[in-house]
Amino acid sequence: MLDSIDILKRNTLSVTESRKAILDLFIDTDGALAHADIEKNISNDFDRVTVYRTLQTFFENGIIHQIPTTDNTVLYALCKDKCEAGHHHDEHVHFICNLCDKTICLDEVTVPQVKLPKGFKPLQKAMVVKGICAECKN
Amino acid sequence: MLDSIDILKRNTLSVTESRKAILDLFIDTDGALAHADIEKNISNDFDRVTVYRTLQTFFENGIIHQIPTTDNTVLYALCKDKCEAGHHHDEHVHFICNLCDKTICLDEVTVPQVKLPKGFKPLQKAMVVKGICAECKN
DNA sequence: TTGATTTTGCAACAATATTGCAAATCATGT
DNA sequence: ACATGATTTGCAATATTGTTGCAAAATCAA
Repeated sequence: MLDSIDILKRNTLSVTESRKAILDLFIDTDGALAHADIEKNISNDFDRVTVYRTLQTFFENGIIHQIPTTDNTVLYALCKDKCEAGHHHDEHVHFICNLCDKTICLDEVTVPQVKLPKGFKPLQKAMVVKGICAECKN
Repeated sequence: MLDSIDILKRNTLSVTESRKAILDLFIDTDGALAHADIEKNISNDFDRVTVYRTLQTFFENGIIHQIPTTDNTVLYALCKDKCEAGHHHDEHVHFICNLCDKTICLDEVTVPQVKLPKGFKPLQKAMVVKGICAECKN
């Protein structure tokens, strides 16, 4: 079982109410979260600034990773245990459902290689697939 | 040669100063543009609102497409002639250079197929590669 | 428990995005 | 080329989103 306190300690981060609450929300959520989702879904009310700073701290420590979107929001999702601080292993495909609007990490599906034109040197890659998720397809 | 007036007429859009100017900027730019880039690079000063509305109109008419990013900006780039209104054919790879920070449409590189878990139905897909672009690699 | 360090919340601010409406511009038919 | 109707623009106001400095509070380590 994933435990928010464990995760924080493992990353030598202070264990605070806000960090526990936000991390628990990530653990309980199967999809990805935007800043707005967090503010809405947390019972205890934390300052906007705290949420921003907590997300940034989690990101810098490799606890969560970012997901590219075409609207102007940043989505975050929990990293699997392979992530290290500053060195994300999030090269899995992200799926956005057109119906329920959830963003799901397909951890088993890695982003494939592509052949780039001459001179382009790839360092990181991301892939987002939109469609109907397994839940909604019924 | 791409002509802004042609493009507008082909999409049954009124030919106005702002639309011509913004479309010309897209045509003259090899990379993708954010809203802020447009406001900075247009000599004639249009209202922010006009730029927003123009971008939305272009997007809805399939003249430009959006590029997913992990910062909270929306990038737009010209669609190639295959795009139709409401039905974008922008399934090519986008490259973001870590050095010059330009976003480039690799129109020749199509986003590869991936095998999704059971039940997931893909409809659109996008891929972003970060690294060093051909220009900067010298 | 105490003291040093980190984190939080507040306030102020900056940047970005949206809406309604009147004035200006554009397209169409004559 | 001109008048008319429809569309687009700019302004103002407002909403939303993100950032910074600093004092108070919470956390950690001894």
